[in-house]
Amino acid sequence: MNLQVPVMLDLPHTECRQCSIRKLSLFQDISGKRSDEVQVFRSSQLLIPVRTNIFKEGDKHDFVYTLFSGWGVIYKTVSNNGKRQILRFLLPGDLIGYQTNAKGAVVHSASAITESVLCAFPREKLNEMLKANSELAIRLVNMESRDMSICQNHLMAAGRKSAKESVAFVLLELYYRVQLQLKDSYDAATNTIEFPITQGDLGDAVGLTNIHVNRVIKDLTKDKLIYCNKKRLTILNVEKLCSIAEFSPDMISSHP
Amino acid sequence: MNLQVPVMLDLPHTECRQCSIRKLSLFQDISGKRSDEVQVFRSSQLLIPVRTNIFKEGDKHDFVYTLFSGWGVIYKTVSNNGKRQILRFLLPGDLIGYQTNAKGAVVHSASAITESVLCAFPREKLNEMLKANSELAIRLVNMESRDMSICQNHLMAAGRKSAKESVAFVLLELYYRVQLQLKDSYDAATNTIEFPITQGDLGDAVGLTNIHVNRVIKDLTKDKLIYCNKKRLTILNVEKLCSIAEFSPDMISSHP
DNA sequence: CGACCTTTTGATTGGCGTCAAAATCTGTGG
DNA sequence: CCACAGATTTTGACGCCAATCAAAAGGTCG
Repeated sequence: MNLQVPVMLDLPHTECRQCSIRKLSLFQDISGKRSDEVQVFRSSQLLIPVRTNIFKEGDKHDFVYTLFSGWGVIYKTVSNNGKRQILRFLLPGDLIGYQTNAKGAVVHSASAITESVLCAFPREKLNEMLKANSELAIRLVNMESRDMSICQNHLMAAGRKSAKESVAFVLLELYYRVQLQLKDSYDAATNTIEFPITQGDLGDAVGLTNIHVNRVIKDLTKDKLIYCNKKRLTILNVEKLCSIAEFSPDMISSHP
Repeated sequence: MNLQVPVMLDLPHTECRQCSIRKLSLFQDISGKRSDEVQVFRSSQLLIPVRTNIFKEGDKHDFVYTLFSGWGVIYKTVSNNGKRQILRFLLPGDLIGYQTNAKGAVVHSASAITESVLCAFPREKLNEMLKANSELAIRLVNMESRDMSICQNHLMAAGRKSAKESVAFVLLELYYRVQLQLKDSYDAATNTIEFPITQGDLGDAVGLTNIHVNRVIKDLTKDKLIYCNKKRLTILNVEKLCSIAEFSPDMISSHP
């Protein structure tokens, strides 16, 4: 539960570049800018071990991060009862820690699910860049807009959907997001993705206990809709699962 | 449930101007721009009657709106069971209908709770302005950031808080937002706001039935924490209610 | 191999939903 | 100003989905 001090990495420069040209990244293909320019602003890469915190709600950070590799979550904790609410799963390309309150403190915690690599940017530099480059600012608006959709869909699930519908929804959301943001983990031939998420994580995302998530997953498996094993998830019947979850793939694509 | 065709208003120009200089509005105090310039982009004002839809999920709209006066909501409906999830309450100054999916369709419905006046802007013009004026784009990022916080807090309530905690939270959120965005409806002497929200609305915001919301409100009233009557809400014990809800006023102020 | 985490299963409980109906409020038209 | 219809609030009885409690079984990693 204590803040993990990230370890500096010494990645080769080629890998750094991949970071800034990744599909959904903030800095991808900014017109009139070589990605070399972006390099100037990136201070460092950080390696975050499995299941350790990146920052905690209330911290003040001079840096924002993009997730280069790995899975993560942002979440909040109810201090009354210690329960955790996952706000969003993080996949490569996602921006982390930009959102702050009026006092400049981050409004939620973040942690790595798998071992992850972050790219760190000074917050101040990013704000300068946004001011100087409206295209970048618009990109940020669009990324936030997509993240807002994800959050709204989780709210919909937690508030008004049954356990089965909610779990099916999150599974599909991650299934399609992996296709967009982590292609290497997706096997189109078998409809399978790598899936390092525990059932407890899934419950924390839609407001259920790990135990009840387990029962739901058992049911979905029995109905031959999914198959889940060894940190891999297979969707056996995409169409039917989408129907149960009221999910559609264009729920997670960002607007133009 | 059918789309209401809004009625054109012929507000005097002075009132139009109020719209663009309102506290949290997108167009407030853009440096180097007179609000006169903003006027050029606003096409019209619309009057929306009580409890009628502004647009529905899936619609394609060439306009975005700011709420000039009145209360509204954005929401989604579960088609399985007809249940409604309110995503956010709308107060004067709020931007409506900017968020769309990859196909350009709005991702949620919007409706007026009280009679409301909207200012309409052509979406295309707004996008041009954003590109030309990074300050405006940054303002939009910050507004989205605040809206994201609100959504995350509702998710937290629906997913991991008890009915009492959730209801207390929404009441406080609205109490403080009215202070920021609708000062005329706030009476500091008595800690009272005008409150045109039904108990059903409150339930739809945090995932409860109107009946259970009623029981909770009865309890909170019995404990002398609130008093609710005639479309007015009084917070009798702000501190204790904040403690129950785990609410803090800076949860709803936007970041700098 | 052993400690710990995650998954799985069963029994029991309880918070909130559902159903039903009365009471109250609100707006509308005569 | 009153009457009436519809919406909202209130109350009570009952039921169920998911939480809680408990514990075994299986996986993972040092």
